[in-house]
Amino acid sequence: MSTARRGSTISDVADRAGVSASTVSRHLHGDAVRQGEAIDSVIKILGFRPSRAAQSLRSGRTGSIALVVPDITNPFFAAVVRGAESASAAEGFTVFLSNTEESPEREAQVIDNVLGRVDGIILAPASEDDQNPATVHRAGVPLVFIDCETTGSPVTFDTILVDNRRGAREAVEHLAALGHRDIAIVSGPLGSTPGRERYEGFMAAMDDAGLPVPDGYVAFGGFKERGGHQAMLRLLGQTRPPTAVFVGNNLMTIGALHAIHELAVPIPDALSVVGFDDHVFADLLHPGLTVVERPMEEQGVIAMRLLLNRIAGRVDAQPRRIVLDTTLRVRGSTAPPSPTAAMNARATRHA
Amino acid sequence: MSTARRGSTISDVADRAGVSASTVSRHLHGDAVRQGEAIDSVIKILGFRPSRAAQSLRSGRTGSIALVVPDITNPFFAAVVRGAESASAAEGFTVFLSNTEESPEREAQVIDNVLGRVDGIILAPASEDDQNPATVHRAGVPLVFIDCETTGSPVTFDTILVDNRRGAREAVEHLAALGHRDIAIVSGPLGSTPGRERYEGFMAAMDDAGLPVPDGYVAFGGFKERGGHQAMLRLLGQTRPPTAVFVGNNLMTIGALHAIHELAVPIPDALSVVGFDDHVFADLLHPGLTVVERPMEEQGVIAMRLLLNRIAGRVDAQPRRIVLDTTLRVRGSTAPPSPTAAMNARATRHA
DNA sequence: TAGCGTCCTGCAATCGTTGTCAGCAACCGC
DNA sequence: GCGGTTGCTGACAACGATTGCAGGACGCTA
Repeated sequence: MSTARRGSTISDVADRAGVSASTVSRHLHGDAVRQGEAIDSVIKILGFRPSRAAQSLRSGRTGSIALVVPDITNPFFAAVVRGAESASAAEGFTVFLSNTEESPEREAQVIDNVLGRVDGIILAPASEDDQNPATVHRAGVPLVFIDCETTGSPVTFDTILVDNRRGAREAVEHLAALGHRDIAIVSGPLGSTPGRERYEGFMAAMDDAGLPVPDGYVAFGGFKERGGHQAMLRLLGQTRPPTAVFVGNNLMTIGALHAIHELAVPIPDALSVVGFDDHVFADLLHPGLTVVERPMEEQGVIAMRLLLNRIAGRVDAQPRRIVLDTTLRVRGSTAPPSPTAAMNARATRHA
Repeated sequence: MSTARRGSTISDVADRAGVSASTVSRHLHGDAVRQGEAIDSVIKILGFRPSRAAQSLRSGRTGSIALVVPDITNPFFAAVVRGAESASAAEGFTVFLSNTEESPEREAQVIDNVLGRVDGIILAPASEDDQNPATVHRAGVPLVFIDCETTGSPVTFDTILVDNRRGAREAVEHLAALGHRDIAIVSGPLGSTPGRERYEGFMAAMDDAGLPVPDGYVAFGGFKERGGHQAMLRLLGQTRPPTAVFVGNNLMTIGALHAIHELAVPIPDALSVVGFDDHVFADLLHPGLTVVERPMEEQGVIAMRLLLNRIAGRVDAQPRRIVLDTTLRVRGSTAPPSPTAAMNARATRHA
């Protein structure tokens, strides 16, 4: 028993058109051929469609790109995908999206599966471990990093990210300027680039502002809604809860808001909130959500361009590292701490 | 000049392990082989990885599934993807996601590109035109519909959807029970199954309730935020604006809420709102959003099961059509019309 | 008419794997 | 000791396309 393929082959077409397979192949690729129309009509009659497998086996090209992201649910990645797709469409490449669920193991599986099916990979790694990128490199497939980097890698790849440290710093400075002194953070995992960098930016800015960060003011969530929810409950459960909080990504912010909602803590009266990444809902909330925003589709576009250049070999060996800027978008969820909250804080501090 | 492949082939491995290529192949597929460990170590040394292209050319299988959706930004589809992925992981299939941007032409491109790279396709069609499904069918690739159907198709496929008409009806009945008589709809395009069915369900329910639907109370958006925004502006621009509105999908609801926000129309005092599809933000809004909700991940799971059964030939030829139920989730965005609004309406009607 | 370039063509050799088939050894039961 | 299993093996022919090469047909110039 053999393959399940129904369709006809290029030689079927050739036979019926009275030419050789080579001629059909060339015609399909746009070369001038005398029997062009005849071939076309036979193709139509037979419903011929070239076997992708055979094509890529022979030519070594596939015409597609894999975009591997940790969480497809995250609107940030959805936007990146849109950008990448639009940038690839022009050159006739198709984008396949794969989800790793933030797990390096799933990422390994996905990459294993994707290698050999695509001409290049855009990867938003789930961790800073460089195992998986190394696999890709060994297979000789061009790779571009997005949003994350890996450490200690012997080779580096083209990378596109944002200035996470500065984004976090801006959030802190904004809150400090409003008069907050008790500022907490809901941080992503330190094993990932955005998690770590935003955490470090937060800490450095707090330090520079002369504000201490007690252990109880640091809570980790897993970049997902649920983690943000739990982290925020922990922060608000403190004997002296913070008057402001910086949340390290959009999904965690949603979870955090749910927690705040449940405990009926008024925003911004009792608590100011700054999220990371803008969201279509951010200004529908009441009050609107202050966020650190960053280019999203643009990252996808740039990543794809870098990758296509690599694939075409149009680029010098030197890998590039592109860092984009963040912007603070102030809405109603941040305000000066209320007098009572401030007094509370002072009292406790002097106790 | 030939292919860019760096890696080694199965015969390289065979040579260095002192066996034949067949033996290596068998070992890779789990058959008992005497030199197993030797082969393994050679594979490791050479970094051998079988060529997917050659494998699928030879075996006619690819081990992957395409999931083709009109809009990856829509959280509904993100959830479907998650469901499908989890259902496929068990059987060792990988899912590729492709975006058609609600355009039948892009859909045709995507399908063209995907055919021959996957063992099966789950398709949420962008329109009810059956051109693209027919292409898939002609190629002999199993296909499962999700969320939509196509009309007039000579063959039917396994299909999984929700009872859109009943969902819309429940929304109308809820609003009518609250006392609303002036109910408008922001509808998706009638060329798509969910757009059409929700529209029809709305109309039928209004008719049954004896409520007229003037032309001005029907506004179409393109299933996207922008369309919902514009449609809602149109509705609210009426001389006698509706006291309640049913919005036919989640992204349009976001746009509609933005419009309502801009015009500073109070919800639910001046306008009750029912959306379609629940959303993580729905209960963070103030007031919370009343929605028609439906199973999401579950649809992905079921679709994938149906497809895998087809692929394995484990199923009778008869295609199945599975219809899931919707549920009305009432939150604060719906309330009885305010006395003034009601009076207004009565006055106008008797004028 | 010979000589040369251009254009188009078919042949045949791949690309890397899998599956069929025959073959060889070892082992079983009688 | 002999036929009949097993258990493993290698040779070889696909799978369906692409592509280097050689060559035929044709037109042009000298």
